[in-house]
Amino acid sequence: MTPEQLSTAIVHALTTLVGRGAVTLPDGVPAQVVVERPKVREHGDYATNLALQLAKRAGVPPRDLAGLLAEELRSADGIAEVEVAGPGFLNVRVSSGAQGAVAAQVLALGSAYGSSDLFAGERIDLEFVSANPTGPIHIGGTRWAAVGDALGRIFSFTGAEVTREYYFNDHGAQIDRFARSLLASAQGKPAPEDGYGGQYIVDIADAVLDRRPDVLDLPEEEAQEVFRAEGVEAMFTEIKKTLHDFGVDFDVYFHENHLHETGAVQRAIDRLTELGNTYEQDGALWLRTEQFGDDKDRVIVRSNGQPAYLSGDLAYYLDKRERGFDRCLIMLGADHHGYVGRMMAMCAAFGDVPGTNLEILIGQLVNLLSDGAPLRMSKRAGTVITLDDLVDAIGRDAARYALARYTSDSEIDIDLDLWARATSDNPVYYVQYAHARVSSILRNAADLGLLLPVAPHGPVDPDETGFDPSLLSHEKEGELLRALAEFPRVVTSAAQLREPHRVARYLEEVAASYHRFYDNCRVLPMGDEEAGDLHRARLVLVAATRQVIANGLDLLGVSAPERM
RNA sequence: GCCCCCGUAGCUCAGGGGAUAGAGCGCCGCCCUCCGGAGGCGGAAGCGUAGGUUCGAAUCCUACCGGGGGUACCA
Repeated sequence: MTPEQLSTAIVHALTTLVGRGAVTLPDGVPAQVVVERPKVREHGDYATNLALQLAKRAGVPPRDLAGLLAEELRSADGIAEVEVAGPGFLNVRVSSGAQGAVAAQVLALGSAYGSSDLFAGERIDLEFVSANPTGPIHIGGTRWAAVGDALGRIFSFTGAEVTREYYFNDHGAQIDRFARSLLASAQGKPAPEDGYGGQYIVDIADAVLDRRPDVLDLPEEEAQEVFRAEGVEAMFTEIKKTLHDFGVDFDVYFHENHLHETGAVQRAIDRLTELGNTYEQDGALWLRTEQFGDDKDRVIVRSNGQPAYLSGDLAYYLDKRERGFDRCLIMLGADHHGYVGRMMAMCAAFGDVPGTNLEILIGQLVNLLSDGAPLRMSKRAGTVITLDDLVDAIGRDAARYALARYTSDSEIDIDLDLWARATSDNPVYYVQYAHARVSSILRNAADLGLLLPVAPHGPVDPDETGFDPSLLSHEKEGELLRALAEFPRVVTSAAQLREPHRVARYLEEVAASYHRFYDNCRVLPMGDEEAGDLHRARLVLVAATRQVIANGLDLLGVSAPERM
């Protein structure tokens, strides 16, 4: 019995009571009841506060209502025990047969276990990383590469149609600075005061010189243009490769330049003007963002006739909406949070609903520690830690896991020494080790000729398979089963809250629960012992655990090794 | 000044109103005659402060205190 099934049973019990007239609910019976796993063992396998919540509306004291529900629920299938506790909690114990059946359900669903149709029919656009093509992907972009991709996987798993987009800012002043930096490097001069430094600048400049040996003979302006075009192209290629190696592939790489060249920017501005949301002042064109909640109005066309940066975002947003995305999510670093107000106002100015059609997630900064001390970074000096550096230091799995394991709302410290270690202090190893350990048992079982009593894929008929779920009655088996049963809820809450870290934390809990089970319950026959039903039942539980860990790691884009 | 994020165990962090606040590391003490000890068991140790809402607050609201970030006709 899963929490969802228990929830359904409780709703059913309540419905029966209402139907009998034993309880009167003016607002009707709730469709969903929250079932939680109590922290204290004595409070049962599952508990619900339903009676506490409905008491006032029903005009019945909470404990009386709980009593009625308990009586009704006791006769439901798979319920072993129901008791009223405290102010009106309902503590439920599930029969071991019903609980053990969860393992078979997991295997029946296989890699689909945990998936849902929560977001079925929704087209969601995820924009993340979008690092400027003036340098490699830095650590902030890397955080979103890991978290954004995981979020994309989670949305897909919950039924959404996901498009990953990378917005490529190949237009404007920063690109000029980039080009000047390349030119300076090629001329053997130091990086300009407002420019970019670092080995990658030298490498790209050299590469451009290889392709265009004549470039330094050109007039300064033409040379800079060559460095701009070639340099951006080279940077773009490198960024794509880096991301691909990281396991992140975007469906759309959107070029800002495209918006300017096709007149999309002008169309967006015209649209806002038609809606009466722009005005001219001091020779510039302003967007009335203040009336949509921003701190003040914003310039979208400067007095020199050049479009302001925001105008590209207007056009880009409009473009996404015209491509049919009802939900556009943008993930930004904390240094851009000041941008949220105007973006939301812009969304509203188009007549859309901020927070629904446009959602902006802000990821706080990441600090990297080595030998217990923070790494100092400087863009100009080129001592920036890049995505590639991080992967070199701790590996791809550790990098993705380390970044996806924490809520994006808070600043985090990543201790490179810790995450590079192949020991249990390292959470990703802890989880992967559990998977390897599980896989090992399954291999040994196969060597013993012990086949799983259930089909690895497809529906399971307990009568035919010989799997007796009621044999999984050990306390540690129950804990593990209940942990496995949580997975679908963890996935849906991760999707709804846009918080992939919940999946990682959950996997750590499953791994811990598995280790405790393993320590207490012998799975395979010992010595010459003959395999019995209990061995087979436990093997099903082990296989189910493997499946859940594999499914969860996949959502994070982290590998699930069978050996390590 | 204003805006956003964060203050939970010595450290790094979980805890989307619920009954005795968790995990890892570190510290103290234990557990390998067979499935991977990269594991498990026990112990000491904590919600920044003050109010408020609620039957019930680490969680929601307000103020304050600390830390980080942001506040351009730059991109």
